[in-house]
Order: sequence, then C-alpha cells, then structure tokens
Amino acid sequence: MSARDRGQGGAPTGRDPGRSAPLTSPFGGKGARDSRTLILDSAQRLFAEFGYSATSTMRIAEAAGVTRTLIFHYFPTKQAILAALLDERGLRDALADVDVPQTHGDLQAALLMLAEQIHHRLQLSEQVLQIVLHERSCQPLTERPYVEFMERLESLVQDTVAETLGDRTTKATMQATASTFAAVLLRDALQAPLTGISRDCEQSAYVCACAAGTDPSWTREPPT
Amino acid sequence: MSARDRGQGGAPTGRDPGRSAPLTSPFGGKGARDSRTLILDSAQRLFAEFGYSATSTMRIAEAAGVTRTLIFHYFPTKQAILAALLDERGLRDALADVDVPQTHGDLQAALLMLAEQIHHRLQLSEQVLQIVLHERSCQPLTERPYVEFMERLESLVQDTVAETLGDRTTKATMQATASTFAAVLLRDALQAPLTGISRDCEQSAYVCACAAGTDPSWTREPPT
DNA sequence: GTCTATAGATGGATAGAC
DNA sequence: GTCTATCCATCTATAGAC
Repeated sequence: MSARDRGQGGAPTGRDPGRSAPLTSPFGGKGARDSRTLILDSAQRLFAEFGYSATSTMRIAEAAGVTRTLIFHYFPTKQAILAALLDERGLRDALADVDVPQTHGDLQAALLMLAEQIHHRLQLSEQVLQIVLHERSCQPLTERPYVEFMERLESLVQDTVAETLGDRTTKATMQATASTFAAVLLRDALQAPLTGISRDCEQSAYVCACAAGTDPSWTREPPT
Repeated sequence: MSARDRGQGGAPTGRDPGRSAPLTSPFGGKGARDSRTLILDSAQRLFAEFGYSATSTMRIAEAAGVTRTLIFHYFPTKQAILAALLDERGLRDALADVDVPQTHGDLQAALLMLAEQIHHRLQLSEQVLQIVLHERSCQPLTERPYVEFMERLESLVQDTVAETLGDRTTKATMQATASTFAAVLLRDALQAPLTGISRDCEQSAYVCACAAGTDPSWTREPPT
C-alpha cells in the first residue's frame, strides 16, 4: 500500500510497466522477447511490494499488459517466475565488482567508501533485494541468495578492514569491527529506498574507526 | 441445492453469555480448551513460518484442530486474526519492562546486560517478532508495530549509553554509539532463534565501548 | 506468439441446526 | 460454542483456436 514503486524499470522498452500494453515490437522484429521481459518486470515490482504469495499471476499479467496464459507459456509455474528473477537479476552479480577501498590506514574513510559503493550497487537491484529479504525462510528459492548476500556483505567489510588496518591491530579487533559495520550495512539495506550514505552509516564508520584505532591495552580484549 | 429446506425449527439457543465454563476436556484430547486461543496459537506459528498470505484459514483450522467456520465465528475476517495477534500478543509489552543497566561507566558490560534482557524478552515473543519483521511493508497492520519496535530498541540503547557515560563524552559520540549497537541488536533479532547473547553482540559491545571511551580529540569528530 | 475459454482446486465467508 | 453444508470469488494451470 505504501508507495514504493519508484524507478528500476530495467526494461529496455522504457515503458512504465503499469498498463497500456505495448503490443508492437519496438525494433520492428518479432515482439516475442519483450513480453517475457515485461512479465519479469511486473513480477519483480509486485513481488517486492506485496510479497510473492500475495501476488497472483493475474495481477502480474495485468501489470505487464499481457494475458495470464502468456505467463504460463514462458514459465511453467509461478515459482519459475521467481526462480528466473533470482537467476537472471539476482544479487550475485550486484556486489561482484565492488572494489576494496585503499585509504592507507583511514578506516572511517574506507568504510564510507565501501558503503557508498554497496549502496550504489544495491540501488540497481533494490526490488530483487527486497524480495530476497522478505521471502527468505518462507520461499526456499530465496534462502541461498539471502545467505550468499550476507556472506558477501560480511566478506567485503572484512577485506576492507584488513586492507586498511593491515597488521596495525589485533585480528580480534578487526573481526569485531567488521562484524559491527556489516550489521549497520544490513540495516541500511533493510530500509529501502537506498539513497546514498545514511547518517547511521557515517556514525558507525566513526565508531568502528575509533575502536580499531584504540590500543587494545587501553581496555579489555575484544571477544574472540 | 436440495437438502436445504428440511427442518424448520427455529431454535432460539438462548445461552448464558457469560463464559463461566472452563470447558476443559477431562481427557486432554482436542477437547475444548479455549478454541480461540488454539486458533491464535496456530495462526501465530503458521504466519511466522510461512507468512501471512501463504497461510490459509484451512491450515490454521487443521493445525488448531477445529473447523474453518469456527475461525470465522471468533474473527470476522482473516485479517482480524492478525490484528488480534498483534494486539494481544504484540511487541509493545515485550520490551516494556526492560531495565536500563547500571554499571557506573562500564559501557561494554552495560550493553551486554541490555542485550541479554532484550534477547530474553524477545524469545517469548519470537514468532510475533518474526511476523512483524516479515510482513512489514506488505501487511499494513504490521507497519506500526514494526516502527514502534524499532523506536523502542533504539530508545533503550540510547538510554543505556546516556546512563552509563553520562557527561563523560560528547552527545554526538553517544548518539553514534547507540545507533551502531542498535543495528547489531536488530541483526540478532532478524536471525531467529534467539539463544542468548550472540558473538556478534559481544564483539560490537566491545567496539562501542572502545569508541565511546576514546577521547574525541584523538581523531575527527563523529558525524552529527 | 498470442489469444479465448475453461478446467480443477482452493480461497474466504455465511446460514442455520444442535 | 461447535458443527454441517453451501456460496461465490479467485487462483493456478491446461487445451486448443488463430
């Protein structure tokens, strides 16, 4: 009910996947391949907004401007639509080309640069991200994408911390710092839409930098 | 359509509206323990596991050992079941009686004590918590409980930081610390089941304590 | 490739007997 | 308070014409 249908059309047709079916092929050839894309576009948007179970194939067809039977021509079942969505527009590639920032010791800056990259990437996969986070543990298909996403997120933060701090602090401190910042990134991802660096992210980057820069002898050791 | 006008007896069925009878079965079978409670129990469990939309009233009835029509005797609609669940077993009371820890300056210990309390409370409302976190932004009914839960979580952390650190650090540092630890608590809550203090929680408590104990002049100021 | 028509099942919800 | 029987809407999926 909340208006979250912004952006991310992704369709080469450039049409709002709402209504008014473009029955004509944009490139003069057979307009076959476009219907499948339109169906996936609509399913992606509706699944993200209302959830998988609450979205019927009828609504997908209406939003895509095609008939229901055409959906079952391209996808054997409704689950296959979700599977295709996760397979073709999944999160696996979204965070694939993130660079580990090089700041020569400035952890706060490094974490912010990392967060900026991640936010930018996730904006392009915002709807799929919402689907995965929502349907995890209910739809078995989304379970592995969710786990892989979380592992990738943690891995990126750990690499960033290790690259930035090197051997200037203990391994336990690096692990604690990375775990903490990953939690903040997850919270940001949960609260769509992702519009750049959040205030929470900035503050936590500062907190992590302070903790990592602290001499471990200053207080007790971090839990291992 | 035939066996419809069989009998005509207009049974008044004037019963005492007071529910004085406990209706407990002497053999403990399905018997008549409060059916309404059984329905709510089943709905709570199924909603948490499969989601609201994917759970039909038929499955709720089967799990509760009653007929589907009995559900509609107690609840006018399926949504009303969810509403009753949120109203009678909601998260509002779950975190109501959490004490702000008193550690006289030990932030790491204070955050851990707070986390322990929160985990313990949320264990008792684990299924409702899953429902709220899962259905938020899809089911309008869960939107407010979700927001209130998040605000309560943040508020508790802020109070704990303020109580522990007092005026020994800047307001900006306290805010940054609280925001960071709240994110870790949220991640823990997302990953049910909640079995006591997580390793992430311990590590982040250390990180927050280090950052809060750091002299602000040591590095740049935290974002405000 | 796309449509019309429909099957087959299940969904939520109601009426009324006991 | 609980059940039997039923209605109507909607859902997934299939068959077959063009």
